[in-house]
Amino acid sequence: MKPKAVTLKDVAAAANVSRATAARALNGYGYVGGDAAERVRTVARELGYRGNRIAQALRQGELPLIGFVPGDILNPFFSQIAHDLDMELRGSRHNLLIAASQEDPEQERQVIDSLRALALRGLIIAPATSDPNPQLAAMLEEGYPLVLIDRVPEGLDCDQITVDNREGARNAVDYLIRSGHRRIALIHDGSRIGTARERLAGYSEALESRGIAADPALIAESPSTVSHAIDATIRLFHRQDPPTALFTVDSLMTQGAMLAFRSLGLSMPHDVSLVGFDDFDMATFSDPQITVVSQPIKKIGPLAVEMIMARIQGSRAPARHVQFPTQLTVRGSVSRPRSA
Amino acid sequence: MKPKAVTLKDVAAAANVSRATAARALNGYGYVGGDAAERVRTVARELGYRGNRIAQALRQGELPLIGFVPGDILNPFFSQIAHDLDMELRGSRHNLLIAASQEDPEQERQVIDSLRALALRGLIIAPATSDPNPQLAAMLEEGYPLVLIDRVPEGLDCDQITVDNREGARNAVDYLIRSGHRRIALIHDGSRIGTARERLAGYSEALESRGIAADPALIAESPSTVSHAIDATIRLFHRQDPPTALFTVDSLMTQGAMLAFRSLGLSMPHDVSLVGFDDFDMATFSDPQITVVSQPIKKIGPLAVEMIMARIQGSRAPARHVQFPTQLTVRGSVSRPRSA
DNA sequence: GTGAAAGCGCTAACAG
DNA sequence: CTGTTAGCGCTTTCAC
Repeated sequence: MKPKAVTLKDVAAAANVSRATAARALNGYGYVGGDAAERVRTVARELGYRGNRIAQALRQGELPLIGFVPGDILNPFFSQIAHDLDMELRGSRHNLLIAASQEDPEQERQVIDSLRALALRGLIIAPATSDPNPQLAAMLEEGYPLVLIDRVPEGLDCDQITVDNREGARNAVDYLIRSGHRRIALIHDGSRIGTARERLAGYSEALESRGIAADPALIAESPSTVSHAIDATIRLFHRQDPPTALFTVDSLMTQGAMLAFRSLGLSMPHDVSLVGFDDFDMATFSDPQITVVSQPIKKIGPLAVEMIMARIQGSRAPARHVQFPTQLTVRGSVSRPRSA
Repeated sequence: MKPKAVTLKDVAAAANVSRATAARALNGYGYVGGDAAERVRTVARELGYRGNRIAQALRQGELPLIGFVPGDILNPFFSQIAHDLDMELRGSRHNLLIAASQEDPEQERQVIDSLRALALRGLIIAPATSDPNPQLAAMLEEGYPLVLIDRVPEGLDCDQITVDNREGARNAVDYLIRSGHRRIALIHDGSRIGTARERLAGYSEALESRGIAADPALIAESPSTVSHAIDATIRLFHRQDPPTALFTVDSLMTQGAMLAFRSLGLSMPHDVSLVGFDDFDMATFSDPQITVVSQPIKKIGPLAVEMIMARIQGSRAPARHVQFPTQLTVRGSVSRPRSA
């Protein structure tokens, strides 16, 4: 039923050479008679020989695989990166193994463990938290090829690619302030994820630098899903003295806010202004289109591959910390507050 | 620098037993003295022993990996499935390898080849075309665990999960006809992808069964991207006698149509009606919300895992062909034609 | 140039 | 219950 795969031995036998010679011919190294080489290659093709990477890996130590641990592949931010990694890696004849952490530190730990057992060549991770991470620290210590994206655990000097979350948030909020807003609400998803924390910091800085006192009642915390964000937005705007503008720290929350405004009968930008962190397709489909802080997301994947390949090839260079700037993409969801 | 990993041999030595005993203790099979077992486990933990799956795989033939070959991981349809596969597989202690075909048959061929070399346990594929596929046929012949989703090459009796594209399209178009439309346009992405072909067939059937002559000038072909769909829509509606309604065969095209209508100054559902195949987040964010043909997408991943696991466990049962029905999700993008 | 031989780390008979 | 042994398929010295 299952005709066992053709092995190097079969090819060698059929070509009347030793396994060693066959291997040399097929992989093109060492000395091989052009004559024998030719014969081996022909036979291999005829037999449909397809090297066994497992055996090669056992011999050489590693499989041509790179692992990717995103927070959640459903998040368009991560699926874009997964796509880019897949494409980019193909050029280096590697394959991509994806295992999401679901933004859960414990799951992340297990996932990384199970990936390590597979003897991958390296791992690209978006850590679920910015808490110190002994597991990653240990891997780094061992010289395991590791690249961190989007978020970084405290005190880990590792190759990493992030964006300037704090500045992005500061610009966004400052833009709202310059548009005349004073009561600016924020929805973030707790301080668990480092990026959210930085974006919150940027929000506070902007307010402070303009001499506006931050009102804790205008800061809501909510899990990063559309429906939770809807609830949070509604709570925020059901107050006596509702905010005139809202800043959301990720695209799922921005979408939640959009829906909440609709159900509240609040129209943008007339009744309320909105700026979201992270661009998303829908932002240009709505009316008005949404002003967002955009990140150069397409640069992340290719750069991550470049970094991990350098490590795999044995680079011992100091860790590279690349931080991309963000850009405020002004569209139509902000205007001067009605009452102002 | 790179402290070579602890092997079973190290553990066995430290615990004063043979490798066989150590293996038995660690993997919990065969007879092991509770005493020795205990010792081995302790030592293993202390040494930080972490089995080498590559070696196990070489021995047993396969890695605990399942490959997934989607058309394009950026497509939300596929990222949802990838997510579900990842989750589901975790329960069976397997990992997911993702390599997109980019909807390109040649790339698909190469990708499958490279995945096969990795001795995966099975492959879940969304074939790029519905043309007969000798490569997949050969794998099936060999008894290679294979599950096809979304699309199926002709003449391949393989485990598969599809949706009833033809009926979904027929219902959608019939709904437009019942709403009074006669000039109903269609945008599809060529007949390369089987699903598009079936949806086109459903469109024609609906028209025919209502005695409406299909007008070839109302059928546009366009690559499946938002921007191409915009162009196609504009071309379709720039005619003398423009259609009153449009049916799009996938969500990217639906989005393109929405944008095109906006730039043409056509407002839904007043000036034009729209129904798209495949639901998408944005469909409920726009104003009006878009009426779509929805597929039970969340059922696909779990079922695919169930199927592939059955094959991996050696099931020789006849191929299962599961076809899910679609459902017309009526929202606000359809009304009676203005002129009617 | 080419072959023989020695493993990579692990598992699975098979003896004891 | 436990140790010995024989490889899985491949690469890589090391002789010839």
